[in-house]
Amino acid sequence: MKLSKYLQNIVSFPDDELEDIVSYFERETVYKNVPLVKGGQVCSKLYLVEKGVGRSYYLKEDGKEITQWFFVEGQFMSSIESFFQQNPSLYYLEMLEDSVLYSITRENLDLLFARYHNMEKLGRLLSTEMLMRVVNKLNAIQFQTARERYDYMLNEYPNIVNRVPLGNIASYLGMTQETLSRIRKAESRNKS
Amino acid sequence: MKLSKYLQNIVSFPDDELEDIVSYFERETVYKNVPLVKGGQVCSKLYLVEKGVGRSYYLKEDGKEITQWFFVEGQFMSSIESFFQQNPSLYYLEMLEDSVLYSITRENLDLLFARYHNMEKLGRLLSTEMLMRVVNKLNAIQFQTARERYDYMLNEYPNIVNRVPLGNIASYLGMTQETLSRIRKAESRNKS
DNA sequence: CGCCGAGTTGAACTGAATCAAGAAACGTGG
DNA sequence: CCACGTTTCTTGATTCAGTTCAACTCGGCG
Repeated sequence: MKLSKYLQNIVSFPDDELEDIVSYFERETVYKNVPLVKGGQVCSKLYLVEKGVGRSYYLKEDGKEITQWFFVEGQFMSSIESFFQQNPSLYYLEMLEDSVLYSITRENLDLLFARYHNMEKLGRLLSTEMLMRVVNKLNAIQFQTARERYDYMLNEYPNIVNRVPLGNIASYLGMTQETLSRIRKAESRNKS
Repeated sequence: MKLSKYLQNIVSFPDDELEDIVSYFERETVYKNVPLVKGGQVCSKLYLVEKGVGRSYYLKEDGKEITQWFFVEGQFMSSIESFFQQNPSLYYLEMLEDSVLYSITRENLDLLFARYHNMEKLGRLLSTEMLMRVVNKLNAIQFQTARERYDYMLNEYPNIVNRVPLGNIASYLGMTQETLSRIRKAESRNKS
């Protein structure tokens, strides 16, 4: 889907604004498992996923990767804290498939926020939407058992299961890979 | 602190805008343990705490109260999901002390968002700030032990410990009251 | 003085983590 | 297209942090 369509779906921009806004984005092809941002770097760009799946993760002291978020087609992707506060990122950002992204720098985004009231609104809406997603995940993690969390995930990211490694999903859900494997097994037994 | 000061600290408004904006807020006195919003109702107002502490919580099937957030002086308070999406709230909202709040309705807020670019910016910034807070809490809950979560809390809400019942804090941190009690005991032993 | 809610302590239990092996699937080069 | 090594996934046995349940302490207040 085209970038302008994605934006129009959130806020309806006059054509001239939209054209100007779109001109500040770049279209990039990014390959599987190549880090877009590494831990410790400042994340200077916001991405929109046109095609592919990405994730953000951080490295624990013991070297284990913990997935924080997945980003699928149509979602904005970034190391949120780092991008908004312009401090070093705790997270790595990478795509799990060869992908196509639109990107915009923080400076240009700020410029567009200042230039267009509509753009500021888009920023507010995106930020609110992300807020809702985080709150939902928090509720899932805080109050649900491992099994319920898996169901939450199936709902939040339908069929991502087939696109990303099990271990990534497990750490996203705050459980070990072994536990997730057992849950799945039980789940499939229930269905058949 | 005055409402206009709180707003100015976030975005600098011209005097005339600020005056108009402030006129849409009401100042209310709210008493301890009286629900502002009940589960199932739509939360129609956003509050700013001038004086007092509030919390949002939800009732589990078994009747137990789980605290979702605390709100202290200078923070905006609401049943976020309900307020932004205007659907029935999962959460109850109440103050834990007799308090003074400023409130604005969703309609008036939308009106101000549309009227002033600056106000839209304020909305975006608040939303981003809240997003950061939720992400932090999520990280604490997902990756830290009960003891570490307690430290996170002391940092996030300094000295709230003396203002709210232990059970509320425990459920906020995703642990039982007994566990929190034991952690505290160990903590105080370490210090002395 | 005795009740009541808030907090503490103890003992048994449990869901999920950890540790340790295997089995399956995957891709790369011959 | 197959053989090989690597990564991903499954399974089992053991351990542990935190829950649950139940009794007890403490301070305030009628």
